[in-house]
Amino acid sequence: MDSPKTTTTTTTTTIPATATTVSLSDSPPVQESPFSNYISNLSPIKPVNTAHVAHGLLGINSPPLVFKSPHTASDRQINLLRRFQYPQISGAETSKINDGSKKSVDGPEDMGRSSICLTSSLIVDAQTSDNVNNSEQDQPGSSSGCVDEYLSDPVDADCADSVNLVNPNVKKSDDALQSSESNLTNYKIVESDDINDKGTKGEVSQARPEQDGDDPKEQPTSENKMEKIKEEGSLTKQPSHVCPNFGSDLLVDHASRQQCYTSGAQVAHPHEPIQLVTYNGSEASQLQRGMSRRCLQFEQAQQETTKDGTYSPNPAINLFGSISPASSTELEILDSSQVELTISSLKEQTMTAMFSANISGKSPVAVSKPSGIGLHLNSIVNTLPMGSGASGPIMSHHLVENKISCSKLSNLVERVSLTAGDRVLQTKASLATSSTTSESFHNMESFNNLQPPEHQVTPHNKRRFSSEHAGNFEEFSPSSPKKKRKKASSTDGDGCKRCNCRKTKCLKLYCDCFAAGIYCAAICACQGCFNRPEYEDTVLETRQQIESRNPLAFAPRIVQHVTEFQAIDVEDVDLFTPYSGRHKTGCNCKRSMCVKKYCECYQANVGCSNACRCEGCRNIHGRKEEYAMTPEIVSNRANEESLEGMADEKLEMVANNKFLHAELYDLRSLTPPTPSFEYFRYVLSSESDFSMLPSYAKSVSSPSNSHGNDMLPKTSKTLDIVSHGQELDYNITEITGQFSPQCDELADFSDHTPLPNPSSIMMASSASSKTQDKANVSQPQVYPGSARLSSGSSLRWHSSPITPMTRLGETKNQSQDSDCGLYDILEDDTPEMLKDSSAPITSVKTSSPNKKRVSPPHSHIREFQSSSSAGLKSGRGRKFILKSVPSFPPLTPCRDSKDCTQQKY
DNA sequence: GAGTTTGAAACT
DNA sequence: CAGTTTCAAACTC
Repeated sequence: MDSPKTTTTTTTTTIPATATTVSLSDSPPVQESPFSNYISNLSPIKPVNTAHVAHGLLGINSPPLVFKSPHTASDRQINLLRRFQYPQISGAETSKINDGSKKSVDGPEDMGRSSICLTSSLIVDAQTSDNVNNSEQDQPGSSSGCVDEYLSDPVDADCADSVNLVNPNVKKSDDALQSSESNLTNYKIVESDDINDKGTKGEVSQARPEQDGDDPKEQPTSENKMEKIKEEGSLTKQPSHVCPNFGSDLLVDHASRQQCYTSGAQVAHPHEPIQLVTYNGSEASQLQRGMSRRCLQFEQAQQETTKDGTYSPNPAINLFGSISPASSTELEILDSSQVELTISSLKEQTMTAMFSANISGKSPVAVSKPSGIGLHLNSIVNTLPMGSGASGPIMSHHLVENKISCSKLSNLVERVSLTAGDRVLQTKASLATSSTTSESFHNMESFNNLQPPEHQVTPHNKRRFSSEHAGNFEEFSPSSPKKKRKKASSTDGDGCKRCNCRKTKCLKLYCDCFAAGIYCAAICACQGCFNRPEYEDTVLETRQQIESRNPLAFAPRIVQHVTEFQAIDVEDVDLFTPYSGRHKTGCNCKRSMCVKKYCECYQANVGCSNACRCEGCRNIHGRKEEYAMTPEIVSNRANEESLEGMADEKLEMVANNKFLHAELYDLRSLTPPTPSFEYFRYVLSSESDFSMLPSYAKSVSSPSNSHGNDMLPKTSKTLDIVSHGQELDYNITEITGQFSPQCDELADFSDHTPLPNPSSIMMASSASSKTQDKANVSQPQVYPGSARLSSGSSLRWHSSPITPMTRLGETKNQSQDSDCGLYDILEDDTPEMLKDSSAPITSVKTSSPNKKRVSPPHSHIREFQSSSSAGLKSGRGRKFILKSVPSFPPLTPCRDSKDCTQQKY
């Protein structure tokens, strides 16, 4: 990381060429893959983010990804930066950038040449006005630091608003561009804000040292970076804008990166907009900060996407990629935004206006949330089932601590809390918003509206899982989070995870932050913390070790049940109700009666399941005994509802494998950063997935099937997808038309990674990046026999990108239609699957057991399908839901996906 | 705020 | 794989 930082800092100019080349090299393969081609054909969207997809996939596994991502991210970031510069700036401009990254002022002038330049110039002016900050801004130049910052960024982001601001800027960049142009004063204000943020960052950075105590390096490094940046920083005013926050070391790094990105964006437009955004939404920035940790994973994905960024025409996209590291939220946003950016950059001004307003308002927050989702896959997972993703909330919490108002935070949290589905929605929303049109924004709003209930529904009190949300809302000021064990311990009121590790150096699963795949933040009161971007290598190594011992160590612990899906049908908050989720491994409570937070199940707001070995279980969310009953109940419901055979099958499956149900969410939760990607993929692939689901249903129908277990993983994916789809549907419905492009982008993402390596996706979902890799390799092995699973996953991926968008657009209104479409797709796709498992069941009428769930999923599915192919109907969608129930399969899923893809193709 | 309890994670 | 120890959070006072 260090080396990368130096390189980046020293040579923003030099890097570009290599970076561009790298990114190109990365992206091409993905795009070339049959999947990508297929997707590209399906959707106009360019396969910009193949890399993202991969990351996202990896990220799905999540936490691990975050850590892992950083490295890649750094490289990617560099690339992104380069791209950013290049793409944004014409060749001449790029030369200037290279030459005068130092000439930040000149650079801006050049930028001014382009229409965007106006905004950039404005920004520059603001920067100049903020000369004091310029030194800091120059640091941005420290974009070099960005590489290191990928990992650090998250942390920094948490601490520093600047980073978040930058990210938000990126997200909103499109909108911001115009707005920025219109609002020079705003820029100045923003800068002032940034300065403030810097100060805060500085504080944060200080706080870190305190926490780290043992980690003097961090500060020094950051400081060194800062100094370097400053030295070099004179070169780049553009960055300076972005970098004003650099004052704080870590934060600075992130900020610098972000700023750099932004600066690059300025060249293009994105920067300005971004800045504007950040400025407009200090809150958003804060939120982003919170997200930053998670962002690591997302960053990677984003970076990848940026690299892939075939569509990256917009510098903003590149920026995102570069920025992504800074903050998970940003990353999330970026993911969505990237796609959006590409489009939006084109649309930019009109969009910017929309965004500025929207962002300032609700959308920004919502956007930020999505990003948050990605990083803390684990937490998210937990939360997801619950109805709220811990990760998301956590991130939001951090943000809250930083500055965000409670209301805003609540909004963020809500979005986050939405869980995987929410994530999807958020991502969708973000995408939609980023997509450029006001419509997207509206969608976001709709999300927000929708989400709040969900949030309410999902109380998140789990340490890791999420619980923090509620508390987060309450406590925005994390003022002394570190010191306070209890508060800081699991999660701050903000929802961000905090730890007080003393002996483990935050490199063991004892550390909630580490377990969640996020870096410790300033908020943490840990001692001798190595779970920081500075120690990315160490973190990654440790993670790998842990994963080697337990591949699912970083996978979400809580998996949703079918019930969740049912709830989804209703679209009620119930979807997120904890009851639907289950702890993968269960608890071993002996004295807590599962009524205290000692119990992971209780903490996650999920009922105990057969997996639990608890004694005297009194879990209010569901007792072990009850859990066993649930299948029957479900089956009864299914009979009553007479949904399709799917429900019954699901029920059977459930009865057979209770775990499976819970595990479904794992994929979602896998990792916050990646999740968004995964979600996208899922969404996009939803159609295929649905098709897969039927197959699952079939297989499930014969739950006893030897593949039952295998199926589970796939099903879980499907379930996740469904949930995602639902969320997306909400957000996207309106946007669909616009989304289509977004969808394409999403598809691109998925294509990038998934298509070429569907397994990668699975891997990501599985949990750890390593696991992912393993899964990729092993997937065939794992599910060699079960073509269904693989096919299912592949299908998902294939269709997902495109369909999701459509779903979003159609979702609510057309939910039925979309469902139909899904069914169609499923049917189309399923044939093989059905053949494999049990064609008869194909008509999984989702609902049987849990009509509500079933229906919602259908709706989602419908949306997805509708988008791509008119939804066919709930029947299959329902099936999907049922199928999805199963478990994690994160590792396997990828394999499945590949297989599926192959089969399809 | 200090100390105790608790159960997961880590270790043997 | 089981038992023990370690750890940090949750909880109590």
